[in-house]
Amino acid sequence: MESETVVRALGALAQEHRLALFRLLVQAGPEGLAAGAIAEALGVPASSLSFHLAQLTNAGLIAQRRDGRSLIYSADYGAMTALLGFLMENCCSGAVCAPAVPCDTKDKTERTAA
Amino acid sequence: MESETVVRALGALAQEHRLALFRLLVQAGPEGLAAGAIAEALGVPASSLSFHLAQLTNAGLIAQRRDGRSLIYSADYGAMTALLGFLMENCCSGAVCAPAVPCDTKDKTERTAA
DNA sequence: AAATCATTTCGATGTTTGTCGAAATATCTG
DNA sequence: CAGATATTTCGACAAACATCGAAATGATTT
Repeated sequence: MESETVVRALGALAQEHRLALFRLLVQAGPEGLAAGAIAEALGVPASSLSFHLAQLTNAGLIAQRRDGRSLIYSADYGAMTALLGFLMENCCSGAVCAPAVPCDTKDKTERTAA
Repeated sequence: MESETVVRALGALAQEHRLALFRLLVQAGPEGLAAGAIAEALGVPASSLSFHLAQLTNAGLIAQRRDGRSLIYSADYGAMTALLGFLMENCCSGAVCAPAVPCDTKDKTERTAA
């Protein structure tokens, strides 16, 4: 992962509304959520939300697809995995930073590769 | 970890110079590096660097200590661990985002807790 | 095609960031 | 204390960011 990509991804997440937005999409799963639903959930005016959605999209963290007149946004898990991978590899002293992530995760098979 | 703290940490890392700076400090280890050495390594004028050091310090990602007339900066691994922990817990769909971090790390004892 | 619904784009505006030289502060040395 | 060294603070300025209503675009329904 290029460091410029990392900077953009970090920048996209470095904002209250957008962090909440991304968390919401992650929670929503691959199905995603319509822009309107997100706006309501976050209590942000439509035009403001649109700006933030664009930032996240531009950073490659979320994907957009159309369903009827709604635009559905969903988190790009691959991008997030790549970002975390970069941080753990480059911004940690070996295993020192690795948080308490249990290694006995049941299904380690499914892993949306970057 | 409060989401506001996360936003500040992400914002601090979301800049080419600062990301490079933090990586440099991580690589340097607990010993840290003097501001002057960092400025030279990054090729950034002293006053600009000072600004970036302040941002990272403010975000709690690095620590400062004085040694003679030099100010030594070092990475705060605990903060980074906390940040990664937050991201993995809140911005990932369970284990989906967990990057390929080998579970057979020799010394899983030493872990600078947040 | 007209009305309607969902969302984005466009202005305008205030705030924050990034940059860097010059001046100020802190520490050591003689 | 005077001089040298290491770093920060100040001031000024351009660029990017965040916000939000109003207008424009895209898609559906009748």
